[in-house]
Amino acid sequence: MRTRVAPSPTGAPHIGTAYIALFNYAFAKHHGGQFILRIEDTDQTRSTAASEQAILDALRWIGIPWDEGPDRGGAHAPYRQSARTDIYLEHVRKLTESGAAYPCFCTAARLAELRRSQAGTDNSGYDGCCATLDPAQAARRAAAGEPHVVRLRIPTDGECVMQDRLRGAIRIPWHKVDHQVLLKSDGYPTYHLANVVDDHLMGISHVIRGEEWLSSLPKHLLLYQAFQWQAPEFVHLPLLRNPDKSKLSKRRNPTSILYYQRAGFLPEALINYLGLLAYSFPDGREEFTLAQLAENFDIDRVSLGGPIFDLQKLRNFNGRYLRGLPPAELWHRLQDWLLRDEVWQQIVPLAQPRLSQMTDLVPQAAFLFADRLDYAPDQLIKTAPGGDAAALARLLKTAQWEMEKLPEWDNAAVRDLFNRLATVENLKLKQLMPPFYVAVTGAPVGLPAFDAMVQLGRDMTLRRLQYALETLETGGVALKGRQLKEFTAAYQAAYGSPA
RNA sequence: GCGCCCAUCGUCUAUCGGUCAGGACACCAGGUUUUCAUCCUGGGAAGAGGAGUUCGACUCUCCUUGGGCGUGCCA
Repeated sequence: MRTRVAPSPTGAPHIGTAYIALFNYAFAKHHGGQFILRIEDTDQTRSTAASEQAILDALRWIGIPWDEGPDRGGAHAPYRQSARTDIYLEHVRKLTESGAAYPCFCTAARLAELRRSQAGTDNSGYDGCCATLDPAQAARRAAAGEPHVVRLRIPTDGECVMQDRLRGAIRIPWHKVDHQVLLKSDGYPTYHLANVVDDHLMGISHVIRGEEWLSSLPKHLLLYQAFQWQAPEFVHLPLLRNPDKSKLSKRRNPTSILYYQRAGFLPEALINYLGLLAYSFPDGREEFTLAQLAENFDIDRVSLGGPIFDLQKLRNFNGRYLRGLPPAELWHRLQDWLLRDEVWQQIVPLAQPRLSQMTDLVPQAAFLFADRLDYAPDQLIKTAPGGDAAALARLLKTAQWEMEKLPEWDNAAVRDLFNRLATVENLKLKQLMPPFYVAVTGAPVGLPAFDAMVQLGRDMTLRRLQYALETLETGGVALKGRQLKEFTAAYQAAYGSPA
């Protein structure tokens, strides 16, 4: 048995990645198999090396080990898709030669127009315009360098019958399946192609992934068939949800593993809690280790209802683990977290100019060791530039989006960000910063703002801005629904798309 | 709009045709504790609705409703 987790290195390491990894690991290890980590960086515009590193670090921190991966190699290396383009090209060639796939020369403009014309109708997806091109002629155009993609040819009628381990047989009419792009015009494969090729080549026996992939399964099955490969078994796990039941997103919840690390959660508590969502032991046991989960794991006991990620219960479990530690061990954990020399060596120089007694140090630095800060809505609102609380909410949102886009998180980057923000918003830095200062430190005065954010780290800073937005909501200032939608458009016009 | 998936306390879940529908988080009450927290005890709290199958349905089937995902040269 071989399973894998295949995260895309775009943005912060997602808690959902850990959740999927956990079940893949538990299943593989229960059966004495291997668990593989593969990086799916086929989106050249969004993938970053920093994000890949963060994913590896986060998975390592949470304690789910992989047998093969980009950092340690393995019999099926490389484990980074951007290093496997030759393999995909070769496979795409086979598909076009057999007619299972075809070149498509449609422009982005035509596709956009097509989508517009389909709005509100029963139809969606590519209209098959290039599917009927003469293969020889199309091949000549492609060879001549005409920009094109390669699409998967879908049967025109009948239905696809697929098997999901947890749901049984699922039927989807073929005419509802899109002629998926397999090879982009930049020469990189899409997820669908790379994923199938790699899963086969890497000997993956069970594909355990999020439910969001269920509707693409027909395409994947068709690819296995076109290559004449034995398809693996598929297991679609329920998606983690926000309290409002929508797919877990950073809009309403912290989704970065780095946030949980910084906020003082223990990896074993996080794993335990994640395992509790969608899985239950036959004996009703709720506290368990990764090894115990793997030992007892029975994939057929996975439940299908989309579980709401409940921070309250996570906190409760984290508390149990924390309180159960021998004091000496707890002290080690606290040191691993933030109570170590190198952290204080950064903080002390920042606090020094503001000291009159040594007792001033810890209170001034306390915000660095907290999660949610306690301040009243008014404390924040009174710092709003021009006294406009609604505008302040938009400012906080803008800052969040801009922070997410930052390639580096250091003093210069943060300073540049706020200077840019001040310029675009036509504010003096002095007017702009006070509310951010309250949001980040919970007080109107203290350590320098940019240093405070750098010390706090990006994920916790982002979280603090979120808390500020929530505080504004309790103060009657909400940025959501239609207003948020309109503001998002305005933001994009002024700053470009969010990350 | 269309396709697919899902449906037990507020939340996470147990139950695989016969249970007073169990546990955990949260909440409420009481107790232990110099405070607080911990801890202990107790309490309220659920099978979305409607048909069917069956001696008997939370459990099987169908419909309705609700929720989710998908509908990208993103994964």
